[in-house]
Amino acid sequence: MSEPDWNDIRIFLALFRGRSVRRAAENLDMSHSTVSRHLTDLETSLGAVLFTRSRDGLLATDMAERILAKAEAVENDMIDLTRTAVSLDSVMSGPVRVTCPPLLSQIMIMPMIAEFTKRYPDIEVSVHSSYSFEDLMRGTADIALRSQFDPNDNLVGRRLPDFTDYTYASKDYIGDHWFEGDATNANWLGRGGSDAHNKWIKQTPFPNASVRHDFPDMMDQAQAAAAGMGMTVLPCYYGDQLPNLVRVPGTQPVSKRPIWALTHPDLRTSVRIKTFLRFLVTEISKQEAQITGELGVDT
Amino acid sequence: MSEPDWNDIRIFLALFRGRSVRRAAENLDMSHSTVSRHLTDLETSLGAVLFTRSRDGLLATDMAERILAKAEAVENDMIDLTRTAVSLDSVMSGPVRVTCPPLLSQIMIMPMIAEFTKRYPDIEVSVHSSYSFEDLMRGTADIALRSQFDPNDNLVGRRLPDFTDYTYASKDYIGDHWFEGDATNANWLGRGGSDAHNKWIKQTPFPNASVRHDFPDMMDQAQAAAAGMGMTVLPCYYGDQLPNLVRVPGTQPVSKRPIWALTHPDLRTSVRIKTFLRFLVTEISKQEAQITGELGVDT
DNA sequence: AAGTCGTGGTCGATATTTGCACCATATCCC
DNA sequence: GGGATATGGTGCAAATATCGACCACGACTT
Repeated sequence: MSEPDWNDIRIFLALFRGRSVRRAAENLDMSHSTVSRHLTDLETSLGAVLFTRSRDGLLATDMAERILAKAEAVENDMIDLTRTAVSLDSVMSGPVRVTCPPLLSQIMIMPMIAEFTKRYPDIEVSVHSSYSFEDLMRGTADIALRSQFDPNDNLVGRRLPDFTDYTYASKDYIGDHWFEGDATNANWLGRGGSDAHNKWIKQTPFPNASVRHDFPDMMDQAQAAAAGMGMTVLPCYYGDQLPNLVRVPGTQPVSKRPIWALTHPDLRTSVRIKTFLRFLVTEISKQEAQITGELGVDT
Repeated sequence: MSEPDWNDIRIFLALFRGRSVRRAAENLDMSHSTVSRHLTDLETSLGAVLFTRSRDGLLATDMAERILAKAEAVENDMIDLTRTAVSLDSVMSGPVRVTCPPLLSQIMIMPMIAEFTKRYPDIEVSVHSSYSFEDLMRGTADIALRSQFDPNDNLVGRRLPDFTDYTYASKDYIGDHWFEGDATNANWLGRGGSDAHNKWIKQTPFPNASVRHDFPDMMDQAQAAAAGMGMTVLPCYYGDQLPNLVRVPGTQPVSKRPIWALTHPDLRTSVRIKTFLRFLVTEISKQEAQITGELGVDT
């Protein structure tokens, strides 16, 4: 009696074409049990039996035959609808200017932008590495990825998964400097520059280890660590994917940094900006496990 | 880009017509939050912005306007489909013969059959009160409702919610015979007939209470109890709905009896039988709370 | 006759979705 | 200015749907 679930029409079509619950389930990429349950749902809501279950698969009833044409009409209209949507959205054109911290842009954001421009070829995306909010406030950028968010700044934003940092070193380095689970004579790689006194080491698992070398750029530092020159702290979505680096055994996350995708309130209504922002958030959320470091090391 | 959820088209239409998330939600009988979430889902899966959220409700974008026609086409096809299903299924005709215990048929099953025949006017339903399986085995009945099920009998069936029995008496009777939560001088109503020695009383909360009168028919007994002549045990789906009866305070369920809807394996493929069986199971499941006595007394 | 493969159906642990109670905001009205 | 009443959005507990491992049955093969 209740209205039929429109999704069940897809299932009906798959059942009709597959002539078996299991084949239909495979085509629909579901388990055969949920397909079976949806079939009974549809049958009860229509008040009619669509298939008689027999020894080798399903046999369509008269009712199923008659409904088929209507179901295919629904399907065609849906195909039509999605096609107009995806074809028309390429009308969207114009610039989208993103600003984000350097490492983030190189490692994570660029592939996403590549995907985005493939889908919306007439949108011109530009990326500018920076840590400040000025771009956004001054109107030289539309979207900013930042790890600080002060609501007073009159910006709107969505919070993304927290970026987690771990301690990394090369496998060989750990083999040479670890003895029964303890570090012996291990060293950090210096970050130089503004943090010349290396205060950050105080918050690590090895606050008394010595500091050697000086690599302000984080990617340089990662390469140095991979080459066995010492320990370093990296976002795990980056460190985990580098082949020669491993998390230093027995250590916990060094820090968790919140990340926001921010934009100016005036731009919230822009279809172009909104589309990009939504795309970005979806893509980043897909990699939540990598970002928060939930999973162990996988190669 | 994942395929759009077909149900989201209904939501899109409701949104377009309601011009606000909350109004659409009301028409769809959902909460505004899930409508909002589904809108975002649809927009991301289409890769397009359908509405700009503004101060007073939603404003349809160009894209929404263009998609509207297609969405309405889908809707019309769906309406068409359900209409053919509902009109064609009245082609189903022939007899369905049900057998079930007397009380069940009168109190619970008859209204359902009335509903069923309204929906399928050409199906002739006949009900025969009986406790035995013979009808089913001999082929004089198609469907049996029974509280015993021996798989050896070569029958197929579905289990329904357990029927729960409670102890009932009239409000006045309890007022007269109860003192600080204890029964004083209360009596059972005799069932007579085969159970002349009233062994069933042993399993009740008042095994030593006296027995008066003699009413073999359960509906007579219920009426006698409602008139204040004593206590009796009734299925709670029946006792709870009688205006003058209440569950005797402080008592637990006296018994729980499983119920099966059974049919002969040969009949399983019959569209007519299957439709009826499915209808019955759905309707009875709706009243699960009343049958198992989960809820307190409501009038 | 026994084993294997395919069919649909069933049940319980797990994921996902939903609804609810909030929040921030904007408009209108007094 | 200060409610009062709209709007859409969000975090969390509860309801719901999903999966996957089973079962029973029938049709083949061995």
